[in-house]
Amino acid sequence: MARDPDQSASGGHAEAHRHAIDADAVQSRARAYATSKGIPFTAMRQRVLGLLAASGKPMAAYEIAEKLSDARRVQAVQVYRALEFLQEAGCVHRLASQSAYFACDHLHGSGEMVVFMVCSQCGAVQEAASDLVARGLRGVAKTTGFKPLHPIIELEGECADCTSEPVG
Amino acid sequence: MARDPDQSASGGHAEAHRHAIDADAVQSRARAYATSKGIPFTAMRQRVLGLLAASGKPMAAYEIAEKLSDARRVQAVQVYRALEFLQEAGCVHRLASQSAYFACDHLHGSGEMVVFMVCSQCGAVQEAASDLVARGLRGVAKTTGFKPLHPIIELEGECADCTSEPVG
DNA sequence: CATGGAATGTAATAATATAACAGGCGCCAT
DNA sequence: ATGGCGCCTGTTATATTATTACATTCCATG
Repeated sequence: MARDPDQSASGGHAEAHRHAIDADAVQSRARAYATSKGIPFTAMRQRVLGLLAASGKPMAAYEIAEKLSDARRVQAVQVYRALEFLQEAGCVHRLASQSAYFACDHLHGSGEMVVFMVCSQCGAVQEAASDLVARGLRGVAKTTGFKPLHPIIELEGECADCTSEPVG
Repeated sequence: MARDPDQSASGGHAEAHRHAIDADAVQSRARAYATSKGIPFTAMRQRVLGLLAASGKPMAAYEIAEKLSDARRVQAVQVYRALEFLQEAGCVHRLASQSAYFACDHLHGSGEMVVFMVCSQCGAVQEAASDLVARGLRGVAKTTGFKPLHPIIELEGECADCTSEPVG
């Protein structure tokens, strides 16, 4: 699949926002995780991760299955299995607000609290770790005696590109 | 939900996890919203809100439909329609991490960033607004030029009661 | 009373996710 | 090498969550 952002001058800017990630890096990370666990980085896992990395945007599981299907149809359940592995490996995250999955080419420390900023216009996702946010969250948790195990922090909104170049 | 942090963490918590909310208050708020919009606070809307308020915990839409069904079966779509109204009214929130809905008996300022703390054990939800979190989030957004419109901040973990009294 | 907008009731379907199970492939201990 | 064991795959089925479509009913208002 063409990874070229469609730069066509005037019309859609939507495809210009592809922040294709470093596919090699993320594949390496997945491979390393697999090795460390003594489990295989199988063809299906590579295909799913490769597609997500190339896309650079969140994709629904069924959309992934669709794109990976050729003569043989790839069933959603196979995609979910691959995604499970990839999420454990820290190479893919799930966006709860969209029920969609995207590749992430950098490692997160355990216990780190990462903010996902999802553009409603173009769908692009940016990640940022904020110490202030983390401290704030641990603070509110502490005052109520709550023990946070899995934070979900997603901002839906408009990215810089889409703000400056409104749709229409 | 957001009860005052309970100082006496030591008591029996048997049914103590039901943080039933102030049903009257939340119904009043819904009614006021309806009036302000010139739309009716219909029986179905009252029934859905009443059930959620009484439950004090997140419920799935189909679970609500189930509980509301008597001689006449309440269909999920009717519940979704009521939930749509109730969310607009600010009386019900959706938990993205659970695809579940819960009643909230206090008003949130617009632009406020509320943290939902969801206990994996007992399902109870506590809400807390944190200025530190809000500043942190606005900070990371600003550095990337992102304009946050709808924040989703959910902490999955263990509430104080369940931490002190593990399931058994 | 007529009428138009909103809510309801009902059926169908889309979209997301998991369960269950037979078979294959690789590893490695015997 | 070979037989067993664990993991992965392929396939079917089903559960769960959510929306679309449309005819009907309700009701405020002209």
